[in-house]
Amino acid sequence: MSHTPGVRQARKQRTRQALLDAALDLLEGQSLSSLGLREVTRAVGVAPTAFYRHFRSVEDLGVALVEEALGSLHPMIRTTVSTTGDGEERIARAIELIAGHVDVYPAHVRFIARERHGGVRPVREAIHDQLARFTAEVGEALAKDPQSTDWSGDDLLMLAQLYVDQMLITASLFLEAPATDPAERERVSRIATRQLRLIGIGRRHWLDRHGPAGAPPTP
Amino acid sequence: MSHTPGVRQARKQRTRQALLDAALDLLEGQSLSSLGLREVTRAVGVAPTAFYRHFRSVEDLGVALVEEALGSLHPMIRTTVSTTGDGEERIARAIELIAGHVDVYPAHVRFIARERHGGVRPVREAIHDQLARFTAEVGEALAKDPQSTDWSGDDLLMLAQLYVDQMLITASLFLEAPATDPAERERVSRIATRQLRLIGIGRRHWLDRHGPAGAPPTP
DNA sequence: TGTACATCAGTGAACGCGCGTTCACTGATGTAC
DNA sequence: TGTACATCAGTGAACGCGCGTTCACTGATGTAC
Repeated sequence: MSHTPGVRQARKQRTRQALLDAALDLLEGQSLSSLGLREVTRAVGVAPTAFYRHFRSVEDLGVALVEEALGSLHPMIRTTVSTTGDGEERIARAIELIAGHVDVYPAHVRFIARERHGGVRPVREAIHDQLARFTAEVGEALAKDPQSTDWSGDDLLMLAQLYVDQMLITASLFLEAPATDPAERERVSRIATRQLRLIGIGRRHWLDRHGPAGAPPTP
Repeated sequence: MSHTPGVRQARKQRTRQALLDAALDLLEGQSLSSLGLREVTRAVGVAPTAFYRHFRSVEDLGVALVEEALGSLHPMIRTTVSTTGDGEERIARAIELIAGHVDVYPAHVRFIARERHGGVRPVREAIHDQLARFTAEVGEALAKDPQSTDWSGDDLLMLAQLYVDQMLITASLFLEAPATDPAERERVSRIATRQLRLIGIGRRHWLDRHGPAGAPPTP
């Protein structure tokens, strides 16, 4: 075992991950701006000073959590987008994906929803930047859809933003619906489904009376 | 002056309001869950113990702030709704109302956006309850619109929810756009306008191929 | 393979500080007569 | 109007506690030869 390289580095990674996990756990009941360094190290079982071997501050840990949380959201958004068009089955599949993601990563979803408008600027900005990237990606995906012929880039981006925000709203509604209450889950699903349906209808008729730039209709 | 009744009570009200104002101010840079009682009383210039004459805890003050903040949102929502239908001028007027409200009550808007998913449960619940009330009101207002003939109550509520969420999203985008950057303000306005336009189009065509219950289209 | 030295993740004591809460108090306002 | 007593918003001292950060340290892991 003495000549396995990276034993020390692997241990360090494990402690770092334990700190991130413990923090995410503790954040179920509070905001990042009130999370204490000692609280986190206590939960992990290391000395408070060990924290500084991994992060400069709790704020810094928060930024790392953004990468982790949105890293897990990333594949879901990709799948949801390649699925979300119109058509009932595509909408149903998108809602299922969101509900499933919330079940698997509830703490990540809660963290993003809470800190998106939270009290710690660098974290807010990291989330904002990542969401802007997602929105751009969704816009590109939408551009490939035959339905988007003649749509301007601006209009595609505003639609992408509508979809991304709608996805986050739906995710946080699922988060509030306890896993023990399938009726409430069903209610959230039904509302979200119809909202996506309405947006899809608006999308289908977007160019009916407008030019490609989305100019106002001539009444 | 000795027989003016309620001098004591008026003074008490003034201190209470000063505590609320100071708290709202301090919350620009942090979340409620990290706001300290001493911090608030220091900002007002009273002894820490004076706090207890008005609130049981900071959490309790937070709930009072929800009433105040959504009290100021209430008239705006009413006006926005009675304005929001379709038609370009109605959309433009709604966006102007939102932008104006953010200019007049930035701290209230920030507080609601931040604590809606924040770390203090009773505050989250108070916001949730108030927003549910607003949504119901918007639904009732929509029901009176001739465009809503044959719409089910469920569908009206889901549309109302879409409008309320959209309003909050737009408000928080205006909040992030500094008053010193009219170009950014304009960009936010343009996106929000087109999103409302798209939703309006979806609304207009909602019943085209559905029954009143919003059943899926028969392809 | 064995030895000598370097690295560095995690330790534990110590610090000064601001926190929330308690308590008995003060003195202006309110009330009863 | 004047007097005596009650109310109660705000005070200030005191408390025990957990916080973030510093520092010199330890001992397992890594590296050079």
